[in-house]
Amino acid sequence: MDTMKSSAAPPTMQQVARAAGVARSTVSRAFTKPGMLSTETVAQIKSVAASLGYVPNQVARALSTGRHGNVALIVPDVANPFFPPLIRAVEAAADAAGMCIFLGDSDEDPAREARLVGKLSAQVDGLILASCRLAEGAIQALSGRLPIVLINRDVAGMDRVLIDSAPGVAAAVRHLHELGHRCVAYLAGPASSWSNERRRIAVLDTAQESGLEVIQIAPRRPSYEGGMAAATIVRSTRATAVIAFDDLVAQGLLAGMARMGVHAPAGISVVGCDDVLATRTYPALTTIASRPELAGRMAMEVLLEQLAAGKSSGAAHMLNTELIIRATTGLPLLR
Amino acid sequence: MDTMKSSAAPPTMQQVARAAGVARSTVSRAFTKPGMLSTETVAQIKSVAASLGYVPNQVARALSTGRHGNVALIVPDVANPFFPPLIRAVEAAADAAGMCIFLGDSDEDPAREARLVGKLSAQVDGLILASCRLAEGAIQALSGRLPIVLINRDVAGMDRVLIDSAPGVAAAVRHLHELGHRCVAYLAGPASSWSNERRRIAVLDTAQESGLEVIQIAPRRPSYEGGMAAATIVRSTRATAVIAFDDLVAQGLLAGMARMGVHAPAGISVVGCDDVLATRTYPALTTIASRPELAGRMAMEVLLEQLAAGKSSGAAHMLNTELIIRATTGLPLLR
DNA sequence: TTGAAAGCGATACCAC
DNA sequence: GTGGTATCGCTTTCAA
Repeated sequence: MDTMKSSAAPPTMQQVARAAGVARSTVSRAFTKPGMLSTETVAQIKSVAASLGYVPNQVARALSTGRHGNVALIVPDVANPFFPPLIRAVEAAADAAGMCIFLGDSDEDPAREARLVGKLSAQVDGLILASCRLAEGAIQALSGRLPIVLINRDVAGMDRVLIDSAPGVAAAVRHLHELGHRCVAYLAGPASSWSNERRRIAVLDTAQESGLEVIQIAPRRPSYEGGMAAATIVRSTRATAVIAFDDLVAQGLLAGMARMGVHAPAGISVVGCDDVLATRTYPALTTIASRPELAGRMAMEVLLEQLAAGKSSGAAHMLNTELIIRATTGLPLLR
Repeated sequence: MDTMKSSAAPPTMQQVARAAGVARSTVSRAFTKPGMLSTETVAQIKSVAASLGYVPNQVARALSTGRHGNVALIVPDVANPFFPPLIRAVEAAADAAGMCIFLGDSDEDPAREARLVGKLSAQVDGLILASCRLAEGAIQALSGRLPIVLINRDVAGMDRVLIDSAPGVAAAVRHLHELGHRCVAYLAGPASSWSNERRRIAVLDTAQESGLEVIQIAPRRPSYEGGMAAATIVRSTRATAVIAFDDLVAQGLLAGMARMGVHAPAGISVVGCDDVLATRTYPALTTIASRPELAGRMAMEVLLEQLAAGKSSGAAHMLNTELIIRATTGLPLLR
């Protein structure tokens, strides 16, 4: 078996120029400012280029222009079901704009996130930080060097898209209250998470309005396992309903409760967050829908605008949420 | 609010050289081959560099060396639960090796995949193509230009990591046979998928050994919805058990059957593939475990070896699968 | 409308 | 050990 790379180095602009009988600069223009050339020249060059399989070398271009045509997206956990749709949307939007994306997984670790940013920032035109765990000072320092868009992190003066859980959470609390619940638990997410704080406050505020008691519980990790492990704690409280930080935690809780013979909605009411599991839990999960794909697309759009404008608008872009009632919420069990 | 980027263009090697009173080449060596320089010179240059905040420009370096420190990972669908763990593993392994990853989503479209490869190939040292949908000729042409590792695509002579479903599928078929099933359906995946073909053949072969009848069904798409829609078809056959292309299809089938009042395992036995849903279906899904994270890690390792060796080993790296019996398989319902 | 030539910021080969 | 210089592939004045 021949394992040599067939000599064929990618064709360079020079070769296209020679084959087309024009100067390198002309080839360059054919790709970057076709308007400056005669229609025929452009057509001819493009066809020659295509037949040679020529693709402009982004790296060389970057060296000369300072623009890389890349953006980096950093998330805390690729495998958390909230992120794949978001990643997909960012990728699609970037691709549509002719850009490529670097993906970084910080694994919820600020130090790792900082390292990633360091390595990536020299190769990109901008950064999208989803659920950024960096200290606010670090973020601001960065924003002095590079266009940045934050997702679900609220730093005044910076471009950010925020999924505002408050409306959905408020609806959920009222929904539970109307069903007759008088004590609900909030199964929290990471303390450093803006979304978690936002949700926690919304639960507290709305509950107070309705005279509902709230018990706060902090699982070890915002995961299926964390939710499952929290079941015994939930069981030991007076809460007849639970609002979980996200769908994964809710699903774990459902499983943990079921293991103890407590089934939703009869034995306990459960509300998730994000709606990334659709009807795929059993029973189908009542949840607060977040539209991560929308957040991803918007973040990329905002970044492109920032790139075009040459400066940050510093605006917060709010995305709404809504309660989706499925089968895990019902009348409270009196105990 | 001040939105200006702080003017400071990053310092260049030239400036460091001037400030340190040495030549540019010396500065370069201080960073890349310190052994060639006197200890003092290196120390002095490094300190000057540090005080100026100098960081070597990766892009310029890449242009001149041809090594970028990046690899690209292309998948057909980021949101398919099989891929996030794989992506995560590739990212982690790349990071450990000091490399960054580009992520491309081909959206199952060969043309899009080709475009991505074109844009990316000039910025990376190598490519990992997961479930590649490109024509074999195109892949081979690429491998002449760039180190490549394939995942779940079998092209002779190329480095590839293959999750071999055959053992797991065989175990599943025997499991069903032992339970007393005599007719099973295979709910197929995309015809162009190597994994699907491999699974289909394994079902057929093992079934024949046991004298089991097989009915083949091709859903519209390998998705939850596709599985759900296939329920009515499954119901219309004599099959008392189903092996689905993947867990997502199996989960959809479970839901579709349940909607018709048929519940697993009493009314129908269902086996999934990949084990990416763990116990999160209801009932917990019997499935053939694939370890996508292992495939991702190994692909990156193989790529790094290929990079180090300067040539492809051309080897196929097989990953095993095993049957995990949970709650969706049981005795056949006689009808 | 097109061509020639000077960089962009590093590396690496060849001298000294 | 260190200094000069060609080179990587492309963009971008400046002339023609």
